[in-house]
Amino acid sequence: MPQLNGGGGDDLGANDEMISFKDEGEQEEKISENVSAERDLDDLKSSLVNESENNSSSSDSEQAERRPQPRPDLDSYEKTRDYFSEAYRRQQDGGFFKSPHYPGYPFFMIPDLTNPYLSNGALSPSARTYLQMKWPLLDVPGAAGLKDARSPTPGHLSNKVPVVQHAHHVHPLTPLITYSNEHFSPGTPPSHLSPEILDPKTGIPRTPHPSELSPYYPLSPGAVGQIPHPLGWLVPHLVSSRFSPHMMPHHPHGMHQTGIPHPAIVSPAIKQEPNTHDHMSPSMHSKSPGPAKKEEDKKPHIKKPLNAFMLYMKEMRAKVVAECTLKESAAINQILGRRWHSLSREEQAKYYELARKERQLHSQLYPGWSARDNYGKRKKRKRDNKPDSTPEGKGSFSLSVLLLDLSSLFRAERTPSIGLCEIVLLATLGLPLTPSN
DNA sequence: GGTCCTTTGAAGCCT
DNA sequence: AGGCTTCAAAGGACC
Repeated sequence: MPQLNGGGGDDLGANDEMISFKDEGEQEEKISENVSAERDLDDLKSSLVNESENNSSSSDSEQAERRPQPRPDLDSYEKTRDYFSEAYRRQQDGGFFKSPHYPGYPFFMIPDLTNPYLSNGALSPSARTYLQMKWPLLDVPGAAGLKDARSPTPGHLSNKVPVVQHAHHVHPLTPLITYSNEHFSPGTPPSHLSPEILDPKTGIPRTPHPSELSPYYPLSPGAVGQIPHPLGWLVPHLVSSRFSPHMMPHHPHGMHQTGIPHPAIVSPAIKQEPNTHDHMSPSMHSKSPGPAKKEEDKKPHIKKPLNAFMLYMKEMRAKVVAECTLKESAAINQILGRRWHSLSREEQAKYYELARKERQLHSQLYPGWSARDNYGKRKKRKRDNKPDSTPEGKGSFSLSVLLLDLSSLFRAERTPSIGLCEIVLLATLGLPLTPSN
């Protein structure tokens, strides 16, 4: 794993984060050579942002309806994570990130995308350009030769380019530090999360030393017990942080010492007899192969902590699903993947920070756990077969995702009432897709 | 019922 | 050290 700091703290993804940002920035610079086009870009962005904000707020309320209210007996890691994310999101909505970027469309050189169809129902040239650039495998008539204008780069490839950090910008995670004021009594931000803790080399927040961490988690006495703190199941543990986590007794089968089953533990073995010794590290188990295997089978499955993108997906999936009628996760994930890349540095930083905390908590709860513990738990997946790159297969799948994108785009611009179903229906019938529809 | 699909990131494994 | 693989979430599709 890449370590920026060399010693002590884990930077936890900051490196990749920087690299990704650089790549995005460079590409946008190339796009923005033309000043007037830049102006158009800004106009389009701002309009999209406004609409996006509106959509976000509405879908937020919808989400709030769907989302079960946090309860004191919160007993699942999933809920904990959701709540954690929600606290961050609310903090964001309430303050620092006043202008969330429109989350999805890096290709802004489309002056008339608000109506990509001509009067006869055919795609306008710029819309064709857009489609061809975004979906090279799609057969978009009239778009030949335009592909190289800017082709989307897979994220894992874009991460190879180094980046220069802004050294003097406000700590991007500042609004996240105190979670939500709705839930926590206001106070001085913990020192370990203040800007001074930025990595001097990279300007990226570094992982605080455990000794720096402890003041952060204990809540105000009044807050604890009243609200389901996202880390509520952890608080007693951390309050007694003068003791090493290693010294704390282990609680079998995901049952945290608070009596709350820990969410990261998912196992059918949970109903089996308690495993009184350390359930994390295989190296600590019996040396005899037979019983060791049995022991391993009994071990509760401790899941990996979620990374930044996974946290982002968890939070945004509902929104995307609400925007589009499709529920197919593969398609949704494609959209979320592109939106992830179009997020601003600050917005991504939120999730990197969330993920960093997740890993911190996870490592504190399961000091002996290693990702290798979960290796081989799933059936091996075949990675070699990629014959799906045929124009038909890939194109048809991409088309559905494209439609989702267009659906969002139309909503954001001129046709808030039109949805994916309508677009699909119109496309199927060969009818022109106009705001009047 | 199990696996695949699809995404990104973290971490382990292998050369 | 660098590249490759696995797993994390999600839910429909498929066998």
